[in-house]
Amino acid sequence: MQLDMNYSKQRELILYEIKKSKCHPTAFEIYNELKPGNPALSLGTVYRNLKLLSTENKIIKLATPSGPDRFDGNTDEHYHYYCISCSKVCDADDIKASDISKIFNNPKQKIVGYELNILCICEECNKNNIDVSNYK
Amino acid sequence: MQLDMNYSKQRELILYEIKKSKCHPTAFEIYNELKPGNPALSLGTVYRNLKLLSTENKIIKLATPSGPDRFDGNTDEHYHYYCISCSKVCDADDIKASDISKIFNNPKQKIVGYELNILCICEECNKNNIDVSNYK
DNA sequence: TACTAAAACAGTAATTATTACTGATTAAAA
DNA sequence: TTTTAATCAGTAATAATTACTGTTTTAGTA
Repeated sequence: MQLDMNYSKQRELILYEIKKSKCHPTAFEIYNELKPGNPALSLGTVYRNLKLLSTENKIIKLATPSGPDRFDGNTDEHYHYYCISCSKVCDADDIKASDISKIFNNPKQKIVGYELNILCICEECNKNNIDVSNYK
Repeated sequence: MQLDMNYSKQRELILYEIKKSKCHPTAFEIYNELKPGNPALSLGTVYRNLKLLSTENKIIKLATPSGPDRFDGNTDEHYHYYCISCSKVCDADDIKASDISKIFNNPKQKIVGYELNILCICEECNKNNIDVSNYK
């Protein structure tokens, strides 16, 4: 895997782990996933690299309604379903950036992208008949 | 102002402050605003009431790409401009919820709302010719 | 390949944001 | 009123993240 930035074993491992994952992991989840195979790995290294990798646009840091930051290895602009019951984050592959941008008419600001979280009750939580009267 | 929930002087003050504000303040900003006129007010009280008020849908907690949680006294569904340079949050009064919902075709999830942050360079930062090559 | 400088590392300390706890006060209900 | 429940201020604790330090690794160069 090309880094296009200074190389380190840890950086490569972390990037690979995020790219592989489909569940938008937190820093701590990435650390826990890699630690068994890399006992010397430190949590600070994970945080430092996540910050560097997202500054370099190799990964995306996601804003979610609650909980710690999450990271996404898919840097194509795309959006997310966020379950307000279990906090699970899923890709919204059915919406395109062009769908979003066409609803705008020349704002004064210079737009660089969109972050869209579609708040939902996921299929699983819906099956379990979660009471969400206090959420919405 | 009607609370529709247990009353306390502090709760009323905090709700009023958020409703009045247009800049989506953080807990600490609200605390600093109210403290001079209410020297006994405690930061924990601000946090506790913000949580209660948003659970009761009297205010909205905003997910922003970085920094502490922000709060919005406008509970009508609406969206936000987020300046990636100065982190300022502004209302996007030019987009309606119906504009967003019409781009979907029957997802499996039960949708309860949308959170849209329009990442931008705000007018002011744009004037100042901020270098954003590292953001996007 | 060896030498040097810069970058990154692990481990730990510090900081920031938020929540929980405790005994005193205030609001609501009987 | 009296009693009960909720809220408060103040403080302690926790969670998430960043900064610091001395050591190791990487990158550039001779």
